[in-house]
Amino acid sequence: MLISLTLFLMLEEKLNNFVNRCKEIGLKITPQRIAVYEVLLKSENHPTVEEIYEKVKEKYPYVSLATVYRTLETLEKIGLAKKVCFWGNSARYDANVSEHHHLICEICGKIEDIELDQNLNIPENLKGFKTEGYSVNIYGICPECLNRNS
Amino acid sequence: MLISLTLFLMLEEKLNNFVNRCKEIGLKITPQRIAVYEVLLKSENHPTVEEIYEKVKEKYPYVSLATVYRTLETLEKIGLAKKVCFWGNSARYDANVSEHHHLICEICGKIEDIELDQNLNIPENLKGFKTEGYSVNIYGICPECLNRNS
DNA sequence: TTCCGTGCAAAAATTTTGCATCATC
DNA sequence: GATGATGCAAAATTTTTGCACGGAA
Repeated sequence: MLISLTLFLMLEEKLNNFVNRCKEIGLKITPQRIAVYEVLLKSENHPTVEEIYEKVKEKYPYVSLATVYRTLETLEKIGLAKKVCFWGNSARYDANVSEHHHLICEICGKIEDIELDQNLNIPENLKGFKTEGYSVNIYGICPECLNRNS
Repeated sequence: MLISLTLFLMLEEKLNNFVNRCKEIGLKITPQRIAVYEVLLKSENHPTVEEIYEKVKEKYPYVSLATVYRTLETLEKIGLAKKVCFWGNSARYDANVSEHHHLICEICGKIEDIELDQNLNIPENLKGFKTEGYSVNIYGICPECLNRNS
């Protein structure tokens, strides 16, 4: 109960932040944009474009898949979403843009965000690259797949 | 000179190993398979399927893209290649299947293998996942893109 | 009113599949 | 000779794009 209230406030805050960012940059605030971002914020896993589209359609049946693609691209451009490394053949998105890591099931492809208590010390210059950050993908088998296969 | 000789020997060894694996499992050894694997082994970067296809075509002009797709899938299945996390929209492959890490250019998408002198200590059990390994993606800007944009 | 964003449909790009033929074993 | 792999073409999937219209500023 308390948790869901907290989550709700976070959601509101993030949506407000989004609206402000849009105003700043001169992007128009449309219901579709809000809806796409809201669906992404509410997603526990890292949804594919198609999955986001389906969710948005529940609220706006006439929304177009192209709009979802374009909105996700916009969100990525303004730094509110990230395309994540994917397992299958379609792009997945994540609204968690803080530096974090992923736990990936090698069987079903499920991806969970994860915090690590250890840090890597990455030099600013590696093989001539100017480095900017890193993310760790941990591979394994998720609880559901472990059960199913035993 | 010495280096290229060493590389050549490694290549021969890996190709031999591949042939043996095929015999073991009952896969037929075809020129196309060898060619695809050889191209992948020789690639410095992590080529897309299309890029591999183009290279293989230089030697076997009648090769089909479908064969390249199927061969890469086979290579992955027998553990001699890996689909890597990708940046753009098409799959990339890597013949380096040992545990290693990636340095990724955020502008052009180039991916380089990299060794790290630090290790993360990953618990065997994380959020119910049975973990099996990890890889680190370091993001940054490659020397060429740094030059181009300055 | 001015534009940007949207929906729609078509196109492009990527990947998979069915099937007859061919090559390896 | 049997079987599995290949090439080709078609289909399926995923993503992008052009353009006219509508809605936000």
